[in-house]
Amino acid sequence: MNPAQHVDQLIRKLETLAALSDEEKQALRSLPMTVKAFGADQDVVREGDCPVECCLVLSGMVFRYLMLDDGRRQIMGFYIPGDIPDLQSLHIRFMDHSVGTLVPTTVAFIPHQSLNDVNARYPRVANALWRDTLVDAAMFRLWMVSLGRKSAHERIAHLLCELLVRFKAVGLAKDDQTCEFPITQGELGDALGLSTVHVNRVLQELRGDRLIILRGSSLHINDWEGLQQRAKFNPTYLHLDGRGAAE
Amino acid sequence: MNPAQHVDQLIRKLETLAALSDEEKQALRSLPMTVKAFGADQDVVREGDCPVECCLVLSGMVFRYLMLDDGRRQIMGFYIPGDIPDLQSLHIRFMDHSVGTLVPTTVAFIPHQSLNDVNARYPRVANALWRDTLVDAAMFRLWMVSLGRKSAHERIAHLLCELLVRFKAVGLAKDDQTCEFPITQGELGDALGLSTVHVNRVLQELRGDRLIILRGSSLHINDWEGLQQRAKFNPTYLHLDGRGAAE
DNA sequence: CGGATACTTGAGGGTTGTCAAAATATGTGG
DNA sequence: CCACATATTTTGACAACCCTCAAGTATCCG
Repeated sequence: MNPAQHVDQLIRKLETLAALSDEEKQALRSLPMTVKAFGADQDVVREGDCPVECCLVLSGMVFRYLMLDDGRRQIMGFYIPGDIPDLQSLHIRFMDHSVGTLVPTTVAFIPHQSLNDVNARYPRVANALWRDTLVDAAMFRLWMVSLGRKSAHERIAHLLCELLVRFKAVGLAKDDQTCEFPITQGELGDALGLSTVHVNRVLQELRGDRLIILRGSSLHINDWEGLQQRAKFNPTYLHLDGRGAAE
Repeated sequence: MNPAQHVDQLIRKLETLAALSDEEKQALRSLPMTVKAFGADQDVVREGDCPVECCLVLSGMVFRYLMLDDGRRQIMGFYIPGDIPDLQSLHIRFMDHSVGTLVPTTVAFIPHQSLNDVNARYPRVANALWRDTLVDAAMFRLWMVSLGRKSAHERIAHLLCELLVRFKAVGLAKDDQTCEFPITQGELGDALGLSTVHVNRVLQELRGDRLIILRGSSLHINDWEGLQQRAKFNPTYLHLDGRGAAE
């Protein structure tokens, strides 16, 4: 993979958020970046860090999480190629949580300085990045609804729906009903506020009802309508319409 | 209250996020705004709206919430004077949730257009506002940890700690241990993923242990250390250090 | 092939929810 | 300022969803 292809992941992602001119794309392509490969279960950024660069996911998959003193863990989001899970570090000095890999993952580190320079010169890029962090916040809010007010069935179904939609949005789904899913049941539990055991039982029901096929690290949604109903999933919150507010 | 005082609420809030020059403050002071008074339990912005202005809370208190079809409600945050709870609408066209009042509240509406103009001319103001939305997102993440992995006791204690700290940060606490708390037990439950009945039982325990005095609409924290321990509260996530990332 | 990780299953318990009703606080009009 | 309607808080009994513990099975990977 050469540098130009690296940044194409990002551009594809940002174009789901806002239109970009050729000049703006060129500016993004000229961003300096350092590529690093991580194994599975490694931290890319750690709570308490004071990052001077952002990490763009190139391949693989990462997640945000916070560990409590007693070992309880809450996962706050999963991130796929094209995502910048620590974009907030551009304006918030300290990491208040960590980012770790689910599977072997390659990441491009982009210096804050360079991003700030591009933002200063190209306000529409800055706005697109701002918008990205706002869509992230919208996902947090919907997860809050899941965690606070939905049953285990609804939560799990919702996460499955969200991930397929996001993979499809950046063209990384295998087909219309299938995407990668390298998430263990333990990790699912930590994301959804459930125990591993209960996640297991609910997944078996979803399988038994022929809504999904989840094997190895691949998710196939058999009955989209059915799963969406169980999740009460409405993709509006992902703001994939490609348009910011009135411009 | 005259217009100059209105915007001082905002300036005081933004100064907890970043330093502002006199010129920048002047630019904020010259923002046009329309003041409107709301009664209790009214919507300021509604899910599905496509706002063309942002709402700055001047007095009173509001909250974000999402209502599910079957009447379940999740509250996603409480907002006090100086906060702009729908700042994200500047870059996200549709409201994916509503903002409602807890008590009679006055709000200043600021046109997106004017905010965008100020942002274009004063990048540091734009960055401060971006930072505000990022701190909001940090609060969402911490609430996710509460909702997903903490007990009812911890959740409730955490929210009490958070609110007092935030009131103190903008100089609106009555004293070092006391602030307004116009939140019913039902609303607390909807914020914390608990039933009204359970909220009631837990509050009684916190009172019985002499940690808090909660009466009428006033919260007094008797034993900050004790409450903080129960909540496992660490205010770092509020990013009140007043500094953005390296500048 | 062997060890580690992940998944599955069962039994029993606990935190929290639901339902229902009483007690208290709040607010409003006369 | 009282009387009444309404909203909120409080209490009790019971149920449910989900957790914990524990053990066994499958799968992955070197």
